[in-house]
Amino acid sequence: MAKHDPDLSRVFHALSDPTRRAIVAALAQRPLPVTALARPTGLSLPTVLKHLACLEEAALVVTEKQGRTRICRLHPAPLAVAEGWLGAQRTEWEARTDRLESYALALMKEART
Amino acid sequence: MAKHDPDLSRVFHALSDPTRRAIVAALAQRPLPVTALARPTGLSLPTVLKHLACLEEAALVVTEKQGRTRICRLHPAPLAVAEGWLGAQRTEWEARTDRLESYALALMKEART
DNA sequence: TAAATACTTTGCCAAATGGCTAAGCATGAT
DNA sequence: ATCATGCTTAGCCATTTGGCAAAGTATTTA
Repeated sequence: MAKHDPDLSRVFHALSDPTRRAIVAALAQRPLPVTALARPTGLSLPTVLKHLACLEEAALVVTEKQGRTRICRLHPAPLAVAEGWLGAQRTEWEARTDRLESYALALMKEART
Repeated sequence: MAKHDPDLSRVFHALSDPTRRAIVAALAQRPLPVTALARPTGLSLPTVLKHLACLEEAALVVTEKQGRTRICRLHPAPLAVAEGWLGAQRTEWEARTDRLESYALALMKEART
């Protein structure tokens, strides 16, 4: 039952923090260097770097050093994976409610005879 | 920028643990009492109850006491909210790559004249 | 009424998380 | 060569997390 899926765990964990979600949202618009990401958060640079490391471990962000600045880009594939998992659960749930509904309809039809 | 969205934080955090995802997946099939959820995890009951509390705080699960057993059901709305957030980020990212592509195409066309 | 079942509460623990400051290193500008 | 910029590393701290065992409460069931 409990298939340990380290990827999903890392992605969901990365997205569970508002600072990291803000970083993802910013990088969805355009690549940015670390300092530009840090400024609007009001957090210290080392703190933001830790958040970035967390996002990189989840493969949500890739970075590349250019001279003395590090450019960060969004890597959207894990977003799609997470989205797929969520959709699958919703689909399962909806399939069950559909089965319940048709069962209820069948009962009503039978009661009418 | 960093709109602290406690709902999303709680939902993503709840889903960041494999045990809790397994619980969600099980409840997507059908409602279950606590012990039935605990059995396949191999974890102690108090531990599973803590996971359930976490899922309830995220509004992913609702429970109802029937006699001495507590029935747990999936509440799929937060799944849809999380899915929506993920989709929005992907959409933003795709919009940007589309803009880049048409810009590149325009450059190529101009170069040809 | 007594025993089994199904949680529930309490208290404990090690490890991870999210934050900081201070000090270091590498590169671009003067 | 010097200085400012932009990251990096190292260490510290309080809180949270995920796990457990033990003991309690509330409902069946016998």
